[in-house]
Amino acid sequence: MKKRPTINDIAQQAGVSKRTVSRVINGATNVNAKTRENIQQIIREQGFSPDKKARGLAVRRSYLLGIIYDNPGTFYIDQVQEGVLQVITEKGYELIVHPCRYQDAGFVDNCTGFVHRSNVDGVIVLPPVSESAALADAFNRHGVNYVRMASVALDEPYRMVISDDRHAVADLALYLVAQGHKDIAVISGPNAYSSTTERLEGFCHALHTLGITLSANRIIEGDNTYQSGIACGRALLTQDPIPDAIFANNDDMAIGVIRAAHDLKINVPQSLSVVGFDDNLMAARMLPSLTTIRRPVRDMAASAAQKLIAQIENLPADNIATQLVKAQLIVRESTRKKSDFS
Amino acid sequence: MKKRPTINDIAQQAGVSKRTVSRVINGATNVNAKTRENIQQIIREQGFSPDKKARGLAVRRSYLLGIIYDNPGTFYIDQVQEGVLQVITEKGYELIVHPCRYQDAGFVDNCTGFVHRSNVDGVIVLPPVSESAALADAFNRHGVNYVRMASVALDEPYRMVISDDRHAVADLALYLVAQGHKDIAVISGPNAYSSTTERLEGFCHALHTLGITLSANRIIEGDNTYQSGIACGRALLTQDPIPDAIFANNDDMAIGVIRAAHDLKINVPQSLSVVGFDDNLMAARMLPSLTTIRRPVRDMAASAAQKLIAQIENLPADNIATQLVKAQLIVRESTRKKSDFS
DNA sequence: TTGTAGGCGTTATCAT
DNA sequence: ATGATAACGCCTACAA
Repeated sequence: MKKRPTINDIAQQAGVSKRTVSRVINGATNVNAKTRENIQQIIREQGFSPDKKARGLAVRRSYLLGIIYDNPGTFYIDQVQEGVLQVITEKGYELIVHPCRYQDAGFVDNCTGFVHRSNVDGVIVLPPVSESAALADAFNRHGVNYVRMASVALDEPYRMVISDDRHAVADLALYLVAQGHKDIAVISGPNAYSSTTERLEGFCHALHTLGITLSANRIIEGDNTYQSGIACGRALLTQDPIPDAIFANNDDMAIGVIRAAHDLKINVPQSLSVVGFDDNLMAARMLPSLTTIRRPVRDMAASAAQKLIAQIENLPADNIATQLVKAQLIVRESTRKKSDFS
Repeated sequence: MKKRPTINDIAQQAGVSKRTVSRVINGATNVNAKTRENIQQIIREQGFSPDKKARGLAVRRSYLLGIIYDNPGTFYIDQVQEGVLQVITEKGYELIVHPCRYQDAGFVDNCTGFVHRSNVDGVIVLPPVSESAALADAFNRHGVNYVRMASVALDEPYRMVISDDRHAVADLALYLVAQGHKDIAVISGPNAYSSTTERLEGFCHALHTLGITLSANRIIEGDNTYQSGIACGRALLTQDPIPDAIFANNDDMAIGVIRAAHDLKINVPQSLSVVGFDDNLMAARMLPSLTTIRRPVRDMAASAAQKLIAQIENLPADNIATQLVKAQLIVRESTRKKSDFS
């Protein structure tokens, strides 16, 4: 790689000390307007930009941020990356990714290890890893800056960005009932996740206020995978009678349900409505396309990045209020409309 | 964040100079066995690991690698990250991601800018960005280390990892014909991509040797998006007669074709076989699941990482031979089998 | 408003 | 085999 100009080169060319150049770089006010102009000009000409390693060495900062996640689906991650990058690049940070298996034994050590080795200034933790209290504890002990994305307030506001799953599933309940569905089943996620609880409870509660109560055999626990969706779907669809509608805890499982229904020669949506959660890339392209709930992942990620940088730079955290963003119901082909009922 | 021990702390405790500690760290031979033992012991106790910024400053290296790509929607990227990470983390490198729009005007500058700002030691470029000669030129001019992943040899062997698309599509042609398909159409990708040429030519050539020649109206150019798949599919399926089979340049388009067929009440695979390319996450989950071609993306990414590190560290590039990995035909539900013909 | 000196943690040079 | 000492590029006291 070509050698880039250093602050010394600039200083020499400008005929000033590097301290002055440093001042210009960092926007200090106490620099003669003319000298500043001149220096900025030279900086532009030379295409100079301060070396992050060196600056980091001096300032004890790496200008590196990390995102930690376990497989929430590529679609999700890409959106997160986009949202994060947009915010951080203009502030001079770079993004390092750290996938991990948060079920594994050494997972907490793995993550703290990553943070130390890579020397990131802070990390954004995505669900479902974000729900790990153990990890948050470890980070706190080690004084690591972090922001968690989740669907419940698990931590102090300045470390959380929250999506209001509960509200969204209530909308969904309302919609299903309005379309004439009565016998509704749900495939929830792993009990350990608070997102699971939020969605399940939110959904059941909303149904309850609409006069519908789910019997125990209509609620079954999946593990958020496509395979699990098939299995749980089959379990539900071999009951007699079969339910009118199935709400799965995420799109992967919902698509599994559609597959299960197909294998059992059950028509979606004519004989069965299916709803997912996430609005992942597949949702719109599936046949039938999937009715689901979309979280503004990009925006959430962007606020997470902002909060993280605020921590790192000790900024006046005016946006310290818990970020609570609304999720949105997207109606597609996998749910039967009232007008379709016979 | 907690302050980590430095090389000075270790040196002091060991009662030696930091130069000696440095020697131990870097595995220099000329250190007394006993001193080495002792120092290593202390290093372990203290959980010391050298600071990358500082080392990088001294050695002019950041221990950061980048991956550059467009098309964040693909499932491709996640696999690439996995493959790359596995190789690089054990060598002490970290991974930075850089999505970009390679159709945009300033795209080359954007990428070189990224390389300089982030100070990565090298980058892996994914298709289709990897096919940009302009970018490769720029990288060469700037002396940037890079490795390109593509389906043709566009560059010197030590900068390329190649998947043998041509071979794979020949297998596909063979299979389709063997299953009794005669009137075959193809939706190719943008002409500008060499992957497009590889697949189109490879496919047509293979068909030709099997005694089948495609007429011009059976070949149409898409842009590799789902939407384009729908449009091209519709175009093909409103011809009279409609083709037996459609081979789309990638899975996204193939899934668009299935949608188009569905909208036109054409049954897949009974009346139409559809084949994609990539074996993305959707392929197996689609209804019907998609017959497609799978490249060993993870492995390709891993070799790319190895080659990149070899460049950076001036390693004896024994694995300098062009990496040519085979793609593989995956038969699923979207193609009609011979036994199904009436 | 500007400059000098020293330090951040590591490796490289050259002695010893 | 080991150790001073000087880089590496930048920043922050402290002076002038």
